[in-house]
Amino acid sequence: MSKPLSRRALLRLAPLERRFYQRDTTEVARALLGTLLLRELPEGLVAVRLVEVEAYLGVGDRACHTFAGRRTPRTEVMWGEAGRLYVYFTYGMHHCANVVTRDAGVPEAVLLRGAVPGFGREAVVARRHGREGRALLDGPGRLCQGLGLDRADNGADLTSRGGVWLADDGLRLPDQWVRRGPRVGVASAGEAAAWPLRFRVELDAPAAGT
DNA sequence: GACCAGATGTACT
DNA sequence: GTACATCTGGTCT
Repeated sequence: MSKPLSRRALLRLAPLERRFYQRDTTEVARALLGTLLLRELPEGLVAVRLVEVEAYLGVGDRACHTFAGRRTPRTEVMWGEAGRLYVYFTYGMHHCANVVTRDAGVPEAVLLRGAVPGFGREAVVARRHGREGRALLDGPGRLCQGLGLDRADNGADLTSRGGVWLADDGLRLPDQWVRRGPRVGVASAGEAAAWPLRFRVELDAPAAGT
């Protein structure tokens, strides 16, 4: 990767601005690949680089929590302003984190599915009970566990350095490194199941895998 | 790689 | 009240 990350350098990075998130959701998903997700934990600062995301296109997307205009206490954050974190609990034991996009009233989001550690790796591994490799942060539930994200972080503003935010350290990923395909776990979503809204990049081995 | 159990919040009847 | 979920980890092949 680029030069080694330091706490000082990371804290100097400007958080991504709200404008970044107010664009087309698919565009935001692609742009999020390679950016840094920063998290202030009791153990210290953690930074991970996003390598897999999925776009969820709101009221017209059967796989999306807000399909057909569903607006409930859980999905309320998705209906609000862009640049906030939408965290929900699923399968009785896992959390999933999304980034809200578009304008208020347009409930779309990008699910954060996978990352690789960049700084504060020890804290992440400890929270993942010593797991390494693909099992460390590959999967939305794992990502949340590794970064200590839960419903307490629902609605967090990602555009300022609070407990969790996103920043760009200048890494640019060429399109040929990016794999695009159908989303995971949405088989029952009708035609929406086939939409190529999943973006993944292999930072270590660009040519491998899906 | 395929299969399956696990534990509970959320949405909907 | 009840069906099911934007999954993960463990087991077996």
